[in-house]
Amino acid sequence: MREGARLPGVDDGGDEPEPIVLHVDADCFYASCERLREPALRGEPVVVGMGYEADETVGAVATASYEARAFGVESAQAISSALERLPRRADCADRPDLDEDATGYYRPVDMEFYQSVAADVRTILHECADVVREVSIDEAYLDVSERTAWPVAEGFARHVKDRIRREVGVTVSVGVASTMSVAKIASDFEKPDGLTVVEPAAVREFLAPLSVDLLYGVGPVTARELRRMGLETAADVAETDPKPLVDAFGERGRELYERARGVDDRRVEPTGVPKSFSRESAFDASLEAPGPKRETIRTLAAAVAERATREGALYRTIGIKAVTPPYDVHTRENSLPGPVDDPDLVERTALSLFAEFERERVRKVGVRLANLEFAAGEQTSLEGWDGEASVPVGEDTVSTDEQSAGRRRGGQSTLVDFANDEHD
DNA sequence: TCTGGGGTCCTAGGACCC
DNA sequence: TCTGGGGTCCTAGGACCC
Repeated sequence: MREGARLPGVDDGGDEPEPIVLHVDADCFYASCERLREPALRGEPVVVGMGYEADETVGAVATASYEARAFGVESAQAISSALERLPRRADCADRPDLDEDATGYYRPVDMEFYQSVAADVRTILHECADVVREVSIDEAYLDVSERTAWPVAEGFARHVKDRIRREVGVTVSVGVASTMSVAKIASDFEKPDGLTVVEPAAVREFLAPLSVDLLYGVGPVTARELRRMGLETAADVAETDPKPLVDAFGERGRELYERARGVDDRRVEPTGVPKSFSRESAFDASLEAPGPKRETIRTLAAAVAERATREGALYRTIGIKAVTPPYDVHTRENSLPGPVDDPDLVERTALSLFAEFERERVRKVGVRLANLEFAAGEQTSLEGWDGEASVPVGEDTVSTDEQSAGRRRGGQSTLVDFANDEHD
């Protein structure tokens, strides 16, 4: 029996060859970008912090180079903890006690620059594949079934890697498999600068020994629950009775079971239009006074509304988020009768939704726009290059939920005729 | 691990409709 | 008045991903 074979009975012309999917994942991308414009950082520990500014200790680690990870610096760590493990090179001058070899370089996130590097990488990816799905700034799936064949897929992947290294100057890790989920795991297998090919017949064997939390969609909560059920590895999940999984996790349980067996029928599809925009901001300390919080809400509301306008999006839902200690996330939202582009309304709605948290201690707030609808032809400005990942546009509006009413920029759209909800 | 800033998808209950 | 079965939308929260 062939592993990963398609279900029988799909009689559309006999044996469909297994797709060839690449998952391309840049290695510590932000740090690599910093090295690109500052070659002195090569080979040195580099930490890129968000919410971080030179000489400060606030913020969190966005990316740490492998040299920095060797000192125990990790993603999402507070910069203050990172500094304990790996002091700043820049501080060596006033601190003779520091061993220079045990220090590193800290840089603030510079998204604009990273976006420009990412655009160069994307250009190459689109030249190498028929379908590209960009998942994030540093990650993409490629369907290269029509460009190569299994026996030579490794060479093809190496070519993609080499082009990116030569033409952009960053390294990526690549996983090659017949499904997205296995390609994803494979790209992580030999990071950094890795290349792992899992041929269709080898999928089960490849997955078997992996710890369950390496499966996509398994986070701390699910992993703990799986362990409680006595399931430690992908093989354990693959060989168990799926019923208890479905009972415990619902549809996700079914999916988990299939992923663990290497079954994944999703095809690589181009990135679609965004479904929501949000902006959020944390306070240095939990804030009690309403004034500054309201001011922050106003700032975030303006920023997120500006983004929607810039990207040609109308929105029908306006929401806020308030995080109260210890870390309780509360959301409130309001849907409007029709899509709008109305920054003042965003501010008013956000403030009124936030009123209930105004006098509480709050450590973080956010404003969100959802139920987006894009006017056709205004897609081009989407973060520089997304026009490439074209989305089929049937009507003159592309919306996230297929409705086709009230498209109109610059004001409240009035009538919403919702006569129909076609589904796919 | 005490927690930054984006996102996605799923679930579950209630309102409302036929 | 009691009550079936089906559906959609809205809202809040949760898990997860990068």
